[in-house]
Order: sequence, then structure tokens, then C-alpha cells
Amino acid sequence: MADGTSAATKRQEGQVPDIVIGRLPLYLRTLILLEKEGKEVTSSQELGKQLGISSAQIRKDLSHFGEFGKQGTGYAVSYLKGQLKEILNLDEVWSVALIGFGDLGHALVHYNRFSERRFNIELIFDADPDKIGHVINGIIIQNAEKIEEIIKAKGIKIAILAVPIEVAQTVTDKLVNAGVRAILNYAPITLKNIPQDVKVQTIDPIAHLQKMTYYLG
Amino acid sequence: MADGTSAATKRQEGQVPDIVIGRLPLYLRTLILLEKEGKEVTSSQELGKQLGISSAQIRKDLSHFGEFGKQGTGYAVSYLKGQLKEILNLDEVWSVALIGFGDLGHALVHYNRFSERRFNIELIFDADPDKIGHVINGIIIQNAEKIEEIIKAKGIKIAILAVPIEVAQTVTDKLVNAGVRAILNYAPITLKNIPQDVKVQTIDPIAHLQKMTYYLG
DNA sequence: TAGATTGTTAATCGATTAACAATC
DNA sequence: TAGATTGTTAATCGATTAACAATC
Repeated sequence: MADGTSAATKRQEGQVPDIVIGRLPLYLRTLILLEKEGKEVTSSQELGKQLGISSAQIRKDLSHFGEFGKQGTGYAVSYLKGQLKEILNLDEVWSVALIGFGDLGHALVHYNRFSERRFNIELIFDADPDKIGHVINGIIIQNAEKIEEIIKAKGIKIAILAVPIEVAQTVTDKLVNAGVRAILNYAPITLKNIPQDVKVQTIDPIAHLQKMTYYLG
Repeated sequence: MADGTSAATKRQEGQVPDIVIGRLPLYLRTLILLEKEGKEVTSSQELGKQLGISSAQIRKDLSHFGEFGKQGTGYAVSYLKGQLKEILNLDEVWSVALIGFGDLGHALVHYNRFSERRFNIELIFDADPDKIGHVINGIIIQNAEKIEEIIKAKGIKIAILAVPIEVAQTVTDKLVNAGVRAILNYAPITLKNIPQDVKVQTIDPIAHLQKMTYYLG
């Protein structure tokens, strides 16, 4: 994530590194898994083994936010899970706008894990007149021209961008303008003109594959 | 990513950091974009601006592999693109096996960028008897029980894992056993028992969203 | 208690940036 | 030439790891 930290916006005392924030969801994911397996207590060592990282790193990461464990015994799974959820602002249900209803958009709408994790896709937009008006999972596909108007009206802060490359930047400008603060970007392009308080995460499967083929030489 | 490489490497002065390898596909992506725009020459500054990273970092990254630019003028777009493709082993067509033909698998098969970038999905597997035997894009959906047999026979090195969490590890074991060396994993779980020479990249959209909600507090 | 594990400090390791001679 | 930009070195910055006192 480009956090746009410049000399003028030096990391303030007590601010947690972005790379640490990125690991918290993995810790949470693992705790949920352990809980499902019936584990009530865990340790930095066990978590580390599950995730393939060191126990020291986990303890260090958590120490940015407080003390959650007990010497000699470790962490109560349910408690730590709750604390991480709170830290990550996951106690509320987040409304999400999906932009683009092609194959990917279709798959995302049917991906149950979004709602399981309390990300509710509440709006769908597309530019194709043949799609506009159709109802998917009780959601009407809206005209992409109304993105700003409707998102602003609903106060939605999170958008999933699943549009073709060519329109990704234009749509992004609209989303930012509509007050969106987090964009999950599936277009394989670096989005520009992102204000400091708007976060972007780009998912590009091709980039992942190409990173791996390097090692297949 | 573990660097599982023998002493007999192509590069004498040691290993290129994995984090650098991860940026090469982004450089390539940007060069392709610039080429499409008709640009014949670019610079580390321009590339950096496009990607939101420093020009120094781009020059440093490229310097691990050789000298590709000219002082005063910069880089020939087409040439640098070709060099990066070569470095990343992208001159050949890679056959890919897709495991799991749910909504996500469906979207992936229809995602043209895979074939555009020379990743050809050649095999599809699913465990559902209702799906086995159906033909998608000229590819028969095969019984998941034949994963090892068929992948081994075809010598396929890259797999995309789009199966439910519960079976992800079991399928992974089979893939590794069948000789797969790169796994693009869409199951939100850390895969275990991965040999050093097998690479895994996990894509978890929920983790990305949760990273961003931290900042929405 | 004895063993285990946390939270934290200090040391190490690695990545990024700044700066500049070389040179197109 | 004058301006621009590379490739590289050294300095800086930041992240990870090791180690251990505290203590459950």
C-alpha cells in the first residue's frame, strides 16, 4: 500500500507500520481456524508455525497494540480474536459497492466469504445497458453513471473495482470523489491521484504468476 | 517466499531478493502500457511515477540483472520489456492446471488476461460428479481424483487452486506430489509442507479488505 | 516449584534512498 | 557543449530476530 509518507507526514510516534497491519488479518484468520478446531489457547509459536513466520515477529506485532497474552500459557484464542477484530474495525458490518459485473464481478457476488466476514455487497454498478436493471441476490444493477450520486447518498466507504483496465482510472476518480476510502482493485494497473486518506489494494493474479515463473527457469 | 536455490546459480554474486522479483512484473506491466501508448523510450523516473515508487529503487532493482539503459536518455521500452520477459521466463507458453470449477474457477477460465500473458489453462479438475465431463472452452472437466496422474503425465508445473478451504491442503499435497512447482492459491489458508523449490502465492481478498478497514476507524 | 511463554530491548539483517561520477 | 539520466556506492532507514527478565 502506498501510504504516501513524505517528509511532511513523517510517521508519528506510536503509529503502527503498514506491514504490521497487513499481517493482522492473517493472525485473525488463523485464530478463527484454531477456534473452529476447538483450541481455546494458543501461543506465538503455534501461530507462527501455522503461518510460516517467527514467533518473535508475532509477539512484536501484537505488542504495538497492547498485551494480550499470559506468560507461561500464551493467548486465549477467543479473546485475541476479539481484540484483533476490534483493532481492525471489524465489529461493524461494512457496506461495499461492487463496480463492474463481468465474470469477475459475478464470482465476487457469489463469494460467500465476503458476507461471512461482514463485508456486505450492497450496490452493484455496470455500464452495460443489457445488465443495468437486472437483480442479483436482491441487488439491482445500477447504471455506472450514477456511481457518485448513489455512493455518496449511501455513505459507502468501500468499493471493489472489477472493471476493464481502460475505465479503471476514470471510475476510481469518481469513487474518490464520492467519498470512498478503501478500494479493492482488480484492474491490473496502478491507480493515480489517490488522496492520502484513501487506501488501495490491488490484486493482480498475473503478477503473482510471473513472480513464480522467475523461479521455474 | 523461500529461495530454495542450489549453489549452482546463474548469478555469481548471489541471489536477487525475492522482494525485487516481485516488482519485476509491475515494471513489465508498466512497460507494456507505455508501449501501447506509443512511447518508445522511458526513464526510471517515469516508471517510478507510474508505479508510485522511487526512481532509485527501479534502477537498483534492474541493476541486479544487468545494464539496460543509456545515460542521458533512459530505457528503450521494447528492449527493456523483452529483457524483463526473459528474466521472468515469460518467453515460453506456460500450461496451467485449474483445480476447482466453482464460481471463481469459472471466472478464472473466462479471464482472458491469462492467455494474453501466455498462461494457458489446459486442465480443469473438480470433485463434483455433476461437473465432471462438461466441456469448458474446449477443456473437459476431469475428476479431481486424477489430479496426480494427469498432471504428472502432462508435466504441468503451474496450478491455480480454487477449491474450498477444507480440501485445499489435501489437493496441495497432490499437486506437489505431481511435480507442480508454482501454486496460485485462492483458498484463504496457509498451505503446509511446501518443499523449498515449490512457490506459493496466496490471494485473499478478505485479508486485503481487512487491512484497509484498519484505517477506516 | 519447574517449565513455559510473554513482552521488550538490543543486535542484526536487509531494503530504500540520496548522491554523484560517468557518459549519452 | 549543456542537460539529462544511468548505474553504483554509501548512508539511512526500517524490519526481523535473538535473547532474556518477568511471571504465569
